[in-house]
Amino acid sequence: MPRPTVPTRRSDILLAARAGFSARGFAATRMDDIARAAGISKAALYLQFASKEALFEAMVNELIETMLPQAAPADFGDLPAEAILRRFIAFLSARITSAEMAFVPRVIIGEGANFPELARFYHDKVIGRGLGIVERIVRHGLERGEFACADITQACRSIIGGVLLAAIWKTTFEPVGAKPIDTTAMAQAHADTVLNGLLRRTETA
Amino acid sequence: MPRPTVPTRRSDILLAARAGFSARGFAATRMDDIARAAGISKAALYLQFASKEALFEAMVNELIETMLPQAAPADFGDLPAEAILRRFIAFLSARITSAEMAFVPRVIIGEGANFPELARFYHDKVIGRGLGIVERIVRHGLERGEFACADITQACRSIIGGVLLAAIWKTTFEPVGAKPIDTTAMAQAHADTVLNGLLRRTETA
Amino acid sequence: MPRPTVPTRRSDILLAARAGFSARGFAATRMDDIARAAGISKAALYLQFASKEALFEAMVNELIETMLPQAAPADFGDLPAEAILRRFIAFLSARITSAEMAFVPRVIIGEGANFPELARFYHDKVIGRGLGIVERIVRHGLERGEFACADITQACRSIIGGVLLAAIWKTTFEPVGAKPIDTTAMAQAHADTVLNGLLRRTETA
Amino acid sequence: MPRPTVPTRRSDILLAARAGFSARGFAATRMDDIARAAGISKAALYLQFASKEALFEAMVNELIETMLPQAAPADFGDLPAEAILRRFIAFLSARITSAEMAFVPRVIIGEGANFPELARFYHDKVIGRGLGIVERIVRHGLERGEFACADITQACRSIIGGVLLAAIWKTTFEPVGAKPIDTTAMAQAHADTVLNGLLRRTETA
DNA sequence: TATGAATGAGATTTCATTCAT
DNA sequence: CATGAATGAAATCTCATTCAT
Repeated sequence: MPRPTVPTRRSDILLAARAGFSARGFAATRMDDIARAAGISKAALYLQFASKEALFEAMVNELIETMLPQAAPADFGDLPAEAILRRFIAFLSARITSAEMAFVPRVIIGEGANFPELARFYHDKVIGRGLGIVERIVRHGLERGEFACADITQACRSIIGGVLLAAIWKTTFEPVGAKPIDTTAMAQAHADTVLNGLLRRTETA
Repeated sequence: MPRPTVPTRRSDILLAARAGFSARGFAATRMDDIARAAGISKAALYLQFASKEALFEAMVNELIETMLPQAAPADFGDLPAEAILRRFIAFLSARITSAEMAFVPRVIIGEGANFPELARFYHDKVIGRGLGIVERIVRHGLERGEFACADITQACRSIIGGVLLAAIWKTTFEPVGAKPIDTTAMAQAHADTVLNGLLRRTETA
Repeated sequence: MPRPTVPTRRSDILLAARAGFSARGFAATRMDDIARAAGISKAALYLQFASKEALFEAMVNELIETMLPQAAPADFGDLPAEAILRRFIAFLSARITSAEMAFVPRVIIGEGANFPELARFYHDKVIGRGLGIVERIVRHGLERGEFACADITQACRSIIGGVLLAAIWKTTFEPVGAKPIDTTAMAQAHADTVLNGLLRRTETA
Repeated sequence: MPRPTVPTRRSDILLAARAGFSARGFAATRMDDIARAAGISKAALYLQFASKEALFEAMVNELIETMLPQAAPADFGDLPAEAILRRFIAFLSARITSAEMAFVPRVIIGEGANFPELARFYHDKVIGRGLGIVERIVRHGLERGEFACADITQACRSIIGGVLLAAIWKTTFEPVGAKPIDTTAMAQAHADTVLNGLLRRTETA
């Protein structure tokens, strides 16, 4: 049962590309390096990807595809919104700050101007979907009378913003000496903050 | 009163550099373009800046210097922490999403791997200082009995995260068709969220 | 009765090669294209032809071989030279400007410097033979007292030159908008010119 | 009185380009070689010519421009057409087969498919103009009752064809061993042929 | 100080050719 | 025989940087 070699080869390349692009960005990563890291010749690279841009986009797309399917939640039923939101924040945070994924926002943000297609894709398929899920959760909470919120859209952005910062922190600032983040604790604290706020409950009681 | 030509020249260059780097990132911006945009020869550029990297760093530094002095608040006295925090979030958000500054986080995030010095500098002087101020405000609120918060550090990150997302949204996603953000409203909503949380007050009353 | 696959294959390749080389010249035609046009793999090409050059030469040779046998006339007997020459010019012109052959001079002229062997071959076997035939016809006319000619060699070149121009015109200039040539009429007029000249007969009478 | 260096530099390059392209054709001539031959760096080449194609076209254009001005004859007055035509054939032949110019037709013919613009230009400005002049001469001869000619256009092509063959002969076949042409004698013989034809004058007398 | 001109050192991309299967 | 896959060796073109004037 011989495994087809192409997929393997292709994923070797994408892996090497991910390593390169994530470490040095688009421009500073040479096709030569990627080829060497993938264990093939530069020309073999071009057999599978028509250009450096195409390789870059393929790599990002593959990463996103890898992440998306598991991000779509089912119907919420009668579960309490608080629990759902806590779980989603924990899940999203874990996923977005994982070693393989954390650099994606950085790359999208960094190269977005030169790759509008990619930025659009990421906006539509990742950010948009993430926000959509959060929004559904918040609406669920409002319907159940659990949550109170004047501006849903903005609140959702606050939620996503905290998670995104974690990814950026890990990839941009930790390598230059920032205090490492405990992502689990951070996700929990972030959930606490957006759920309970900073103002003391007793104040309004 | 002889016109000081050098400073003017210098700021012309920095302005041109900012325009270029903010539009196309570090690698895709050519020294030629910057020189032309600044109205001088490429060689004249090198009389003022030793290298492309030096110019890039100078531009970022200048921007940060421009922004920092006004960002440091004095002692809080006996003011309510809620008001201070609202004001600071509004201020920080306005500043960080302003036309001249919004691209800075994007550039820092995008080129951070290739410019560790810059990332460190930005972390120490901007993010760090911003977080420090927020933390002081939160502590002030805790001392006054206004706030309740289990994990101060993380809560502060949640606060900054929301603001940062606005800047990224504006520079990365709005150009590719994302719904534009009303930064003032967003800042206010963000302040609401982190202050009050999503859970209904009456629930705990 | 097993189908002879190799000859068919070979001529498929030569046909594809002819199409490619005639349309784009030697350098701009890729082995890949030829293989695809011939319906085989690139590697299969190399089973039949050792190199691109070899394929090119084989293609030209085949074309020439196809044309030459019919170009060699027998003894002229007692036929009038004028008729023979008219017929030969018509024949040569028709052949050399035919769709399949017209590009050959162009390619030979264009790539002659890089393929001296080919240029030599074409000179010896095609131009040389053509000139030889013309010369024999002219000598025949002189012997019969039909023709008067001071410099036979040069006259023959004048004859061939007109025919060659037609082929070049068709392949080089017609594709870019030149007025199309009616080769039959042109051959006839060319024969008229070289036979009668431009000066009025009555003048010398 | 310092002479501007650019024109000199530019013509150095064009000279080197002419040498390269004429010897090896477009594809086989490397920019590196041209640069070295011109005594400058490859990058300096690109300072003056945006691409290899642009350089190629500039070189051909310059050559053509060099040749054109002197090719335009004045009014013919009352001179005998025969003398004018003889002189023009001699002139055109000498010019077209001169060491600097002879390769031009070869290059145009060889690369015409890949440079349609150039082929068109050459057709319009060189071939067209040459044919135009010949046609004017022939018409002049017809008006004066000197010439008899059924098909002027075709006759003119016969005239030009003989001259063109000389250039092709020199550049394509002489390098591979063809008998060298004495262009002066050839031009004269060609003029004899097209003027007098091959048929004996006395025959019709 | 200012600049037009020049360049060294790559970067991406191409393609004829080979080889294991 | 046939081929998919691979590659070595360029070729074009770019750009940060320098230097003579």
